[in-house]
Amino acid sequence: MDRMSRQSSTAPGPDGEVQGDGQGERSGQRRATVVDVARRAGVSTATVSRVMNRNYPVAAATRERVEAAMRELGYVVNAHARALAGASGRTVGIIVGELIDPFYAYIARGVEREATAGDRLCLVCCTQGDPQRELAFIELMHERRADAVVLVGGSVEDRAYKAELARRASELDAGGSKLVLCGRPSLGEDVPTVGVEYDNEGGAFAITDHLITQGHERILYLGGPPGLSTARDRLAGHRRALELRGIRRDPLLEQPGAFSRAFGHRRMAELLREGPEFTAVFAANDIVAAGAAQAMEEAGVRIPQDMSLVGYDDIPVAQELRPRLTTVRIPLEEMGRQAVRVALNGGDEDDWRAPTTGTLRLGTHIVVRESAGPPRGGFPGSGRARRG
Amino acid sequence: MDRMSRQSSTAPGPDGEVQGDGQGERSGQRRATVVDVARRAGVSTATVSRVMNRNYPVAAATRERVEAAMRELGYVVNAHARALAGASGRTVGIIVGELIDPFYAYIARGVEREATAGDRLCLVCCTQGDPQRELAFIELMHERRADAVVLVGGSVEDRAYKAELARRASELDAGGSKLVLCGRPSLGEDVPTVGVEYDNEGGAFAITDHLITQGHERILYLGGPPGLSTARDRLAGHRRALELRGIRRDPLLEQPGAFSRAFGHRRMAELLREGPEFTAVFAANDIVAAGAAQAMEEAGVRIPQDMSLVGYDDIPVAQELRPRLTTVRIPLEEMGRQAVRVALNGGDEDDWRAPTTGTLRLGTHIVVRESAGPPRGGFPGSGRARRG
DNA sequence: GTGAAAGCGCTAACAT
DNA sequence: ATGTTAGCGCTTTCAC
Repeated sequence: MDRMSRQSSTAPGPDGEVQGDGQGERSGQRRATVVDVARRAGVSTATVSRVMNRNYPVAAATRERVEAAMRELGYVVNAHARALAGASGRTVGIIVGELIDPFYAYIARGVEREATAGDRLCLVCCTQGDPQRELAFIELMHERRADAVVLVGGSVEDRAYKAELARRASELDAGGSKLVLCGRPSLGEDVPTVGVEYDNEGGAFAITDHLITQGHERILYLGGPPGLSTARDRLAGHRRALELRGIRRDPLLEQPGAFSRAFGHRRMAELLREGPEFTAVFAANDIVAAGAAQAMEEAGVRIPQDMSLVGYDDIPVAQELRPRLTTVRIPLEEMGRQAVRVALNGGDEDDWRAPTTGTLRLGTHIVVRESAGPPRGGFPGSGRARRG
Repeated sequence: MDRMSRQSSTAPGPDGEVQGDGQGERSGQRRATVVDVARRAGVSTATVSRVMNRNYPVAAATRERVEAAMRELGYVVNAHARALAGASGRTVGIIVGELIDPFYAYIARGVEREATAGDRLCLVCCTQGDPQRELAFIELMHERRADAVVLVGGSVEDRAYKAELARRASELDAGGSKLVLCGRPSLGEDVPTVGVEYDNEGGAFAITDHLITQGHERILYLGGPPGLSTARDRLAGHRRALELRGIRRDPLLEQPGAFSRAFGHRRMAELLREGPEFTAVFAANDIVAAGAAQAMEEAGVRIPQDMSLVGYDDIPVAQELRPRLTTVRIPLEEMGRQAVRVALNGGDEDDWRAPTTGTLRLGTHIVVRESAGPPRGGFPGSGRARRG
């Protein structure tokens, strides 16, 4: 059998059987590789590599030939081979709860933009609120050697879970990647992560204080899963404001729950019908506020005349509601940007005081619109006032 | 020099210099590899591989040892090496205009879910409306050998651009990947892409017809970049409905523009002040409708008493507006799901009638809410009625 | 059931 | 300025 006339390695296709393409010169299906390009341009593979990476001098004429060859062959470099050979995979991972939730979407946008700016691609996945999935995704991104893995949003306050997370963080760190905690608390000083937070507690404090300043004393706190760090901190800020002003906390006025519109709507409706008295509502986020607003609308409770309503996050819906929602603004997109910036500088550049465990804290501030005002004398009380 | 006593290949680190870790047994920093695991478990690398992939019989005892070794070493497989060695990269790419736009976000969610269901990770990037960026991203995903690249949303109607796109599609196809056109027209029968569309023209036709049925004759078409396929089709449907009912088209009533809230707001305000007469507005999408609604609110024009308003897409804001927006519903998430399903089955499974160039067309339907009703006698006309 | 060895496509020394 | 070559870490025949 003559093997000289064949190309160096006409390996059979993945099927294990050679295709009907007898022994033609043009390899029917195989992708072009550096070797092919090199041969065609009459140079070595090293030169081809140098042309692609423009990190080394190459004669203009040679470069032309190589580029022509690449074009003619429809050559597309294999990122896997490249990554394997040493270069970074140029990837950052981002793990969010839910892509269609503006809170996550804005942060994701920041991450994506900063990644793109740094010439990297973005791996995105959604946990749908499942911590197990979160862990699994971190592993997957580690396998792909992502330069950084950004974990977004509140986390469950589970002991074992946090330990596992810490383990993963260390593994990542050992491999030169960073786990970024974006909008969630640190795992401890000894765990090699980097953090980008915003002042959850402070924002909540500020907005409750705003309500109090208007004259409200009976403020309903609505929504936010008690197990979630984000919700916990918001509630804490709320309580602190109450305390500071010497207003007694009423357990009946603390109604945690899901971060969902449905919850806001349902619970608000119930409370309006048979709950305690209150003159203002602090929804744990804008989504919950939207649900609550609808319940009030349906019950004929006017905002802000009969009831004040405020939210948290300042996502677009806050401006779409009528009246527009007074809420707490978080620099969402900026957080995403900083997340990758902080992760990449802490390991990519020279070790200028490499802050293995730094935490960047961004500020929040309240945005006053029209959904909150002073309480009026007449509280609608129970019953579906003005309804039906 | 003795080379026998050393480990098979103690290559210097990426720095080019060996670390201070003289010749100890435990490699200080290097990541564990199959070789390490194999040595530790006293087996060959082949066995380690078989244990990981569970695609081949391995003695229970051996498997235990290997798994223990992996655990002890904190071994994490290298996806790049794996992909290079033949396996698929287990990745699908998705290219959208803007992550925070619900239209894209919902589709992205579908893609992500389906990808995850198929044990794949999702590369996401945003073009921010720039076709060049789109092309660049396709290339990047090709480099990473994504199993499928989903291109989402309307495309510009540029000749050269489409040709370039076709070229990329062919390259991808040659490599066994598929380019999926999600919500945009085919590139031609000869271009190897797969498509998932929805009936843009039909939805527009239906909703304009709905307006006409209510008694409207002077309907303003607002927004939608004329260069975008999506917008073009919607306008076409609108015109067809008019025609069918024998209503003469008035160029002044066709006001294309950006797909943005700002455009909807600004142009609507202008038109209300000094435009032609009309009794209903068909906004090219819900975002534009939201802007238009605000302009009407500011001008004291009541919906639907003074003016009817309808949109397109049925994204969440449609239900947040007051009155709620009558609009056209698109199966956004489903489109995303089908996009990856269709792409992966067309090349991954057995060639059961492999539809290299199929196009799946999903239906749309109008959702009637409260923003459209019969026209009233009194048209507000020019001037900022009831304002100031 | 397990091992040996040949690549996958690319980069980065080290020569020339 | 350009060529040679040795891997990067894994999968996968082909032997045993």
